[in-house]
Amino acid sequence: MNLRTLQYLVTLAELKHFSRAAEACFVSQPTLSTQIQKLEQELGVQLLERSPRQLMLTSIGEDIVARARHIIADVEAMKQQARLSLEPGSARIRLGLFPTLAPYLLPHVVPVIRKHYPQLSLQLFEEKTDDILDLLNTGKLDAGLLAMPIEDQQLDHVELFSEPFVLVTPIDHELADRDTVAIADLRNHSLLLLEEGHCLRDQALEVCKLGGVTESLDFHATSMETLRQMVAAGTCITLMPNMAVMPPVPANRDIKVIPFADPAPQRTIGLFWRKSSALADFLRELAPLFAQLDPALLRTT
Amino acid sequence: MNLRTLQYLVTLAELKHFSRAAEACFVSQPTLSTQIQKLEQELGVQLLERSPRQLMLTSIGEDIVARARHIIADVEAMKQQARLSLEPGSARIRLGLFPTLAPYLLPHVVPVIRKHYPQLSLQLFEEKTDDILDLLNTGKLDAGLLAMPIEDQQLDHVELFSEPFVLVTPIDHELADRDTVAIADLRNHSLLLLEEGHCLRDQALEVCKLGGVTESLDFHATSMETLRQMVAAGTCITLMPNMAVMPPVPANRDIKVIPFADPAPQRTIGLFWRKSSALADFLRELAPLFAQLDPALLRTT
DNA sequence: TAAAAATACTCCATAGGTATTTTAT
DNA sequence: ATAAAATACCTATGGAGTATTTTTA
Repeated sequence: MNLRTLQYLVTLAELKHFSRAAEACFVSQPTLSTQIQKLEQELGVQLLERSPRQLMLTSIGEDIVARARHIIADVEAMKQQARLSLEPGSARIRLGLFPTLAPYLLPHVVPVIRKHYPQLSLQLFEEKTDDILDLLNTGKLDAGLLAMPIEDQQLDHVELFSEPFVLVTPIDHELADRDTVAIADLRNHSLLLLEEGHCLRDQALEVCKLGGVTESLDFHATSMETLRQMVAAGTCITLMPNMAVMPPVPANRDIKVIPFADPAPQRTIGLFWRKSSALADFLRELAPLFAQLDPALLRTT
Repeated sequence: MNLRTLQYLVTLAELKHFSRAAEACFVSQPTLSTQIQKLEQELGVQLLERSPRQLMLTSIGEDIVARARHIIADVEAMKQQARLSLEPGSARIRLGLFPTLAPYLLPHVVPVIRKHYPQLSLQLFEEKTDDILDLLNTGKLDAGLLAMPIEDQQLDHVELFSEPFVLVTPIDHELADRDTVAIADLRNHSLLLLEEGHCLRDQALEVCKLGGVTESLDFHATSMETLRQMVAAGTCITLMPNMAVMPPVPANRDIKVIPFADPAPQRTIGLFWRKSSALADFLRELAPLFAQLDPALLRTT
């Protein structure tokens, strides 16, 4: 069975004439004849009724031709899809972002990417860091925005930007009227963190290790918005990445946001992809767009 | 472009390993390698991410493989139709049934089909609904008996029959001496269900949604016979399709079967096949035989 | 007898095989 | 060091060519 032979059959069914069909297929009449015969042998059925004056399809021949047309059309569609995928910037990128980054970064970078690559299909997946790494390595994601450093031999990356942390306190907290704080100021305050598995939790713990801060053991928030509400309602403080407290995130009057004095603790975001990814070159080219952020977003005031 | 090469690609996509795929295709590894490379050249796209430890499909590769599968299935259907035109009724039908239907329905319908089409080769596959749908769409099954409704553009179907559910309780259960029950009677009773993935579980949950019944969270049965034993041994109740409690299924003295008062909850079974299947016409003709059941089997008493 | 398809045969492009090298872990 | 894929190179199947014969309105 051979696609070319199916094309011969379809042409023959249209022209009802071996010689003219052969001409239309740019082969000799004997070539087309023998291939059609072999097809009939392989299928074990007679497709044509031959007579010198008139060529006719058998009943089963009609069915087979209809199927052959369909198959040929599908093959053409397949080639077409391959061609379309070559259009520059028409790639489909499945991008993973961790939950404490996605909703705050995306409003700033998606429009930029849209503008540069209008054809690009960007599929976004909000997952925890470890899940993103799994999905990357199993090929279910093409790229991930992750907090550095990441140790993974399979992956390549570029560094994008560093985002400072800010301190978030209830409005009536004893630190609430400070213009800036230092990590050492957090000592003996009770810190509210995200539940296990969020990398922001690990990042915050990393910072706090330096300051000897104790974690509030009673509550673990499951999302940054919950965390924000819990700080507003209670007596605990927390760390947040700067973008989570900047516009377009709506301000909350029950919390106070306080920048750290230099050098502020920060997290560094990178774009990661499999070294072997077909999109590797394109991703490296795309990466700077993720860092095209208003500098104000990365500056505390 | 060559159908054999498409088959190589599909096998490679399944096994994710050149050498093993080559073996499965009965060719040498270099042969398969070079053909895949030529295919990539012809299509002008990279289909695979190659690394010595893990082989992955690119995004466009996934799409092409899906199309290749479809094309190969259509070619097979074409060959099958040719065979079928020689002697209708001698077809080989690979039929999928879900596990809570197969053992109870088959004893009734297989003899009927045997009688009408002695030449027919009926290959039966007991799989969960979702797997049957996959196998249908990848051409590994020709038809499936499934609970309706099923939303699938690729598939055609005919409705066969509706089977009432019955309540099954331990012999000493407070509901055990009732002649009939209503769904509302189940409220506040603890219901034992099959594990996730069985469509009977979803059907039962659908029924229970109406009655505000709580599921027993401690145990999930893995088969209908286990379920039967667990009800007999414990205090939980469950729903079963009527045929699972009718002869030739042996009666169990430790359980009580109680019909629902009209209108009894029920599930509707249909026969499904690919619209493009060569067997489509024959299956439509065959379908009524699956519904030639003793009316007593579909009636609760 | 004339048009059209089938047959006979020759050729060569390419799928496929074996042996070997390259690659990445 | 090892497993896996790529490469090199040779073989042979089968698609395609030309020349010719067969068939039947």
